[in-house]
Amino acid sequence: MTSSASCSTTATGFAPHDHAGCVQTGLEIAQARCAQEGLRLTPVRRKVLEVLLQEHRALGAYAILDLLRAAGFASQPPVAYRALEFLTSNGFAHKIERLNAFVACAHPSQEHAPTFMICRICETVAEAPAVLEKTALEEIADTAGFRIEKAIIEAEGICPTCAG
Amino acid sequence: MTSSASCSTTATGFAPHDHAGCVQTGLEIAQARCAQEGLRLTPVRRKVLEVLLQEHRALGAYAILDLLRAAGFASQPPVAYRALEFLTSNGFAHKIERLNAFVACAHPSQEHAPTFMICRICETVAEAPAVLEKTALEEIADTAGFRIEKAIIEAEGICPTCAG
DNA sequence: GCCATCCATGTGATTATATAACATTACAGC
DNA sequence: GCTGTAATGTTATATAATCACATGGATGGC
Repeated sequence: MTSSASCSTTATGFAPHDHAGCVQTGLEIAQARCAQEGLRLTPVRRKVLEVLLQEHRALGAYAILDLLRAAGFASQPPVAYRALEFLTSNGFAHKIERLNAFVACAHPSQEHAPTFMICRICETVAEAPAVLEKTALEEIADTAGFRIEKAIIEAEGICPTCAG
Repeated sequence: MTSSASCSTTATGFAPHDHAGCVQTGLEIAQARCAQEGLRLTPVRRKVLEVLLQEHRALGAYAILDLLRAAGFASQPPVAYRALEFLTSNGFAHKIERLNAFVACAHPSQEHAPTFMICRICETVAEAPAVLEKTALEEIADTAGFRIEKAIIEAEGICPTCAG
């Protein structure tokens, strides 16, 4: 639940890492990209990204809303959904369809079709670093004459921590 | 909207096909497999599968509920959700997480991690016949020490009909 | 500076999706 | 027929997401 507890995992895998650092750098990368592309990382948007980086797992919109409220922001659903819309459409966060929840993007700098691994025990979500399937998937699509614009790949199972 | 309109596409691709036949055979396959495995294809479950085969696209639970009501069945949400739970957990139907909707399975006889192609214009959903990505996906999972139990692959884009 | 415009936010209400909880009924095995 | 289990009926509620409309705040032209 707390950020320190979730520090035992990383969004790019299930290994320990320096969490305080990744929140910090995550925000910095976002800030830099927004400045560069003329996007506005407003206080609410920044705060939502911060809590996603902080918590380091998939958060529902209403959980985010609670955290916003606690931080003194407005707390009606559209507030969270708008910020999430901004973050997801610009690649700073992703929606996990399977959970109706959101995570900070682990590779905000590169264009990618993310692959997620969701532990059904601890609900930790890891974002795979590579996009290996894309070719195979596109082969199928080509055969069918289908043009892929966005692909969702979500694997559910058991993470190393819960398995051990 | 009507079943005849959706007949122009097929769940295993986007090509025309004999729709009346595929509803018929879909029901028969389900019936046979249930008899074989001791599963009970009760009237409600059968009806839900029938409307999914009939409509031949992703249907929301409440749309299914409307069709159940029209057919003289009970129409409270749990009725539909229970039938869908039965159908999905036994591989007769799939949930499209991206749409919060359900489709009849196009390959009910074989175990498979389905791959879907969703047209964002006409909302037609095609189920890819192959599972080519599984190896690549499992490679990633193995590297992370993650054990996959279920994988969701949903591609969104433009179908051949809408592109042409 | 001032206005016009656009984008973002505030807020209340509503819609859509899904499940909890508990009573009742059908059905298979003995 | 009795009994345990699975399936259904029904009410209420939880959870997720959007609509609609008012307000505020930055930016650019003049």
